[in-house]
Amino acid sequence: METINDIRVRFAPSPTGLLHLGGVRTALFNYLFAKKYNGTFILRIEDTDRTRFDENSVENLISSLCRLGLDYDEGPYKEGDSKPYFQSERLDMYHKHAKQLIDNGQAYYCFCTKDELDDMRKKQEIAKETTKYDGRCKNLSDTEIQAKLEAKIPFVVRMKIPSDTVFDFEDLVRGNVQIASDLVEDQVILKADGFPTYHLAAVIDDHYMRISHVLRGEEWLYSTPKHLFLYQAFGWSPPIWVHLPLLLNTDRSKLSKRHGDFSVSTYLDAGYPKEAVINFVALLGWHSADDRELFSLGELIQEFSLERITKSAAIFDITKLEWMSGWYIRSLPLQEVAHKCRVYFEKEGIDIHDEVKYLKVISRARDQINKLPDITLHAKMFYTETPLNQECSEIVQQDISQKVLTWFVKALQEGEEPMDKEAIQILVSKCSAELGIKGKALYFPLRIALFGDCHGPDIPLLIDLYGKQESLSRLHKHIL
RNA sequence: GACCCCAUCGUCUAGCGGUUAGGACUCAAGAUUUUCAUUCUUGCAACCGGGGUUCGAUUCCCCGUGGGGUCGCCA
Repeated sequence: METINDIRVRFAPSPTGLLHLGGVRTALFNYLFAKKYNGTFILRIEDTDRTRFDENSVENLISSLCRLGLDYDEGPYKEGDSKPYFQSERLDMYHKHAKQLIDNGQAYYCFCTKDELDDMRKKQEIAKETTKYDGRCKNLSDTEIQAKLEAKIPFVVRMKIPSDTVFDFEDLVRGNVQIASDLVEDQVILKADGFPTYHLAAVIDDHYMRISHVLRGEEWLYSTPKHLFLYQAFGWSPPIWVHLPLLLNTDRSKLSKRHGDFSVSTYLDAGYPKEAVINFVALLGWHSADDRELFSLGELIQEFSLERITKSAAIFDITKLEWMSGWYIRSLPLQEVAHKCRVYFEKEGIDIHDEVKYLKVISRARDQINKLPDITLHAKMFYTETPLNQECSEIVQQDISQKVLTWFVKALQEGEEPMDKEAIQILVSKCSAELGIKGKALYFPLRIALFGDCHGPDIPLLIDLYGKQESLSRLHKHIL
């Protein structure tokens, strides 16, 4: 494992909803980068918006990461030298730093009301100007400020962005980025309810948590000057910026909960293996140097590099996830898949205590599914005999079919045990030769009797799977 | 609207001046000498448009077009 000096990254979601695929991608890239360089992956909960806070989503965030196997090194409910990891528990620190900025003249009190601000923006829009706080509270006198504070007029604190400068920074994905300070507004850093905004909290936390690289969604790119301003104001050195391209809906809009349910837990619950979800998400905005696309988490850690992150946004299209999911179901160890499928059989009340048979069933049925829960759809006929449809019923009643069935029952009874697939195949050939029947006329009646359908596994597999007794019993039932 | 970013098959993408523009998913056909599924093979399918620069542009530059992001006391 390589080591560049002390890589520390964080995934810092706000608990306002379920963890969605975009968030997983951000978390995954942070995780991969940290693990590749033997660094630290931190989870921080940005719960500074009390109006949108949702208790369940904290639980969902953590459990989703856990289910995906993206374990964090520091974070909620874990020890770490930069705790606490909930921003709501770090308010003192934010207040202290906001005060420092005010004292240094780099931030100021603002007493504007929501109505005033709305009005201001409306006028700017009409005048076709960029909507931006006009700084009307920037130059209040000390006495004015004191009076308003004493009168308990609600206030916020805004950063005092200098005019006529250019914020210039390097982004590992975007390259050199320059943004004129005139475009950056005096962003609120402390809200009227005493909570910090993202900008203040994230900068302070990233600093004290010694974050070396900030990997976050591209929607943050234009906030970066505000963060840079804060770093400068505090005299801190900023982290290395890595803004990830956005994930889009099929209609090219930004991936969001409004456009359907993209929460990982939903996909996991639906039975897409975590390996598939991770592999698939990794390929959204990142690609290895060669043509390889199938990677385990460990292999991703090996191969991942920031340099190969794409610039353009990616559309999330479930088709490839479906395929990849099927691929993993077929490629994961049989025992593991069998184990994961157990619950679905139990739900349907199917008795799978015969382990040898169960593994054979899974081995065949896994070929036909892309999602775990679909397994029973393709497996229950191995356990229960379902009524035949019209077509099959007619086929099995034909004289020629009856001849095959009768011959086979006799041969099977007389056959020596144990009968492996090869022996059964020989029996099938013998049947064909002796009766002069071949092709569908031979296979369909047998398969219908054994499996309940003319389409399905080949005969040796079927008989091997059931064993002699059950095979005989099934065949018998269709002899008139 | 203002500012900025992005642009290769339908989708995810490789490509970093000279390639028959490659891979994967999807779709189609064929093979695996019964079917279904798996697997394998083959095929269909792309450089947004226009100008430059250059001996030569998918690649570099400009303009246009399209898409996206930002413009909150949300993150």
